[in-house]
Amino acid sequence: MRVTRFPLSTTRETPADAEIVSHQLMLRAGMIRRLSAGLYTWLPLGLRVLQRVERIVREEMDRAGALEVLMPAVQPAELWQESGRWEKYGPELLRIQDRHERDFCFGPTHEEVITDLFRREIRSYRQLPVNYYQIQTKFRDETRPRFGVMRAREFLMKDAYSFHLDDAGLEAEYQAMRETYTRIFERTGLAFSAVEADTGAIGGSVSHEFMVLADSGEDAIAACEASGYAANVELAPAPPPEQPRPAPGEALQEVATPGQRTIAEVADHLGIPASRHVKTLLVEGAEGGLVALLLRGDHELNELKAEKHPAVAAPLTLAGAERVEAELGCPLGSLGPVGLQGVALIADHAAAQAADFVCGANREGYHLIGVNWGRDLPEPETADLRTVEAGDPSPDGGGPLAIRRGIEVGHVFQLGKTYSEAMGATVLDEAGQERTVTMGCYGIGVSRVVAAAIEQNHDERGIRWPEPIAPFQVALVAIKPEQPDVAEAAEALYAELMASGLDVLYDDREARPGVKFADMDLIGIPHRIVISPRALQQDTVEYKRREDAEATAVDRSEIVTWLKNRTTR
RNA sequence: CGGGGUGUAGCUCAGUUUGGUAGAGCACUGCCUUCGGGAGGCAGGGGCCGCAGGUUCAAAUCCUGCCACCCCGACCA
Repeated sequence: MRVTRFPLSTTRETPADAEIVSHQLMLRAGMIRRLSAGLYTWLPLGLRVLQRVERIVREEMDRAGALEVLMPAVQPAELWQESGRWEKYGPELLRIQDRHERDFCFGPTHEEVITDLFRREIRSYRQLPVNYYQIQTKFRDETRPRFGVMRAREFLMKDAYSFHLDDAGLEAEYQAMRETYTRIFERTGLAFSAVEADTGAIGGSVSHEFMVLADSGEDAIAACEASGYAANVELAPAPPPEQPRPAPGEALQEVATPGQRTIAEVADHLGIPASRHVKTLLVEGAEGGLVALLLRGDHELNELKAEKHPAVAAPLTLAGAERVEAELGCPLGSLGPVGLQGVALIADHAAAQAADFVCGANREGYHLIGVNWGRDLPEPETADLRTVEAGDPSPDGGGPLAIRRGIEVGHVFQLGKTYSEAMGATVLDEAGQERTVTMGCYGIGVSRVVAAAIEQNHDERGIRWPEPIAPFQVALVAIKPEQPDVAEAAEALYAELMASGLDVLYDDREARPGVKFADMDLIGIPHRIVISPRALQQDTVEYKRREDAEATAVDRSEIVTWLKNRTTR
């Protein structure tokens, strides 16, 4: 491709509303343009990258035996009413009406459509297992789209759905998909990690997320280097400490803490570290009353764990200050488990381990110190309620956990029978009996992979594409192309490179060298060849990788072989 | 949805306080000089100042309403 036929539309200035580096660079490089909140046009340069990712995904899905389909983006409400999600999904579902005032939605996902397809097409266990996938535009009406295509409303997703007679079949396909995803992300050239994950509102039992590792990632991962354990911090268990609880050493005492509300303030005031405090969080209980969740002062409540506790109402709802004052007669900052009337207590394992601890006195302006379980108040019911932290022991006993940031680019689920039951997806088994099938589903955020790749691979000059997804492999820059000998040599080399199957962007503009170098660096092409009058005299050209500081002189006659030995696709 | 902010050239922004001929840099077009890391000069093109009302001799500027976008929070198969 010639730059004179491929408008680059790069900019030097960073658009004001782009916050993260991938968004900034995608705009500056001329990959995408915003049309409206969360809606982006992919320009030719950006689309090339998107299609590189798509190609890898498609090849690996095909290799794994999945079958590509293409389902409608717009879906009739009836299917969603059948699964129950028309009511449950909420405002993130874009609902639309046609001219007959029939209800439709723009698909945020396709479980309903695929399950409907399956029940119409597949009759017999002998046709199982089957795995259908598509690469489709989805729409989710996010309350706050941001970060460019990282969290857009409309985005490109690969979604796959598998159907099985039994759990063993599902399990096998699930493992096959995990391996396929691993191969896909290895092929993109990104550093990633597969982590245990929550199944969320989609239901199901087992799931893994594929995370591209990047400091700007919105998700936190708990990982143990020694054992290879990795999980979303939402999910990573914090088991009870192994050491026994220390014996009480202090007497219970009430102390004045006027105006002190937060743990930090009280800790500072009393000179007792936050780790020896127990904080009391009141949430709505499953039966309607209030439930007190007790955590060590330096620990953080894990909302997901809390709302899974049978005594706690889901979704987790913190009791408001007014309600607490009305029912318990003290402000939130003075709550404590001692003598708390009519409220069930659930203590995190670490909080239950505390001795001689500090807590609120249930009286404004006072705290208790030297508090001990079993002596000053009954032994509590315990549960895992906190979010793990760096340094916590790995749940598999493998050593300390580290916390890393990641961008979720893929998610695999064992869905089970949620949709097949609701929608009557059955096959006849060997005995001629009708059996409800069990399902898996497997997603990859294709457009998000592009943004994640940039988050992970950039420098002050621009993007540094991993070669497998780069828009071009080789940048060919002619310096002084207005000189006939340069133009001639450049044209000849361009033709030769194209003929050898390399994907080349030939900068044949009559621009200053600095402009061309800056553009090629910004758009991140992995290999660069420069043809100049100077080099031509030596019968050489210059070669440089995007990440190199210095160029190498290579004999003109050897450059194609040289490149062939250094490119990877 | 709550709180805060911004809408002026393709982009980044001045100008609004105190009403009086709509600006700069980048980008774009032409010419000249320059030519190995985003050059310089000269000359140009490009604006319903978000939209609709209102006040005024006169509105980018003041008033009212609406719309769009951004940030923080809540939310988030």
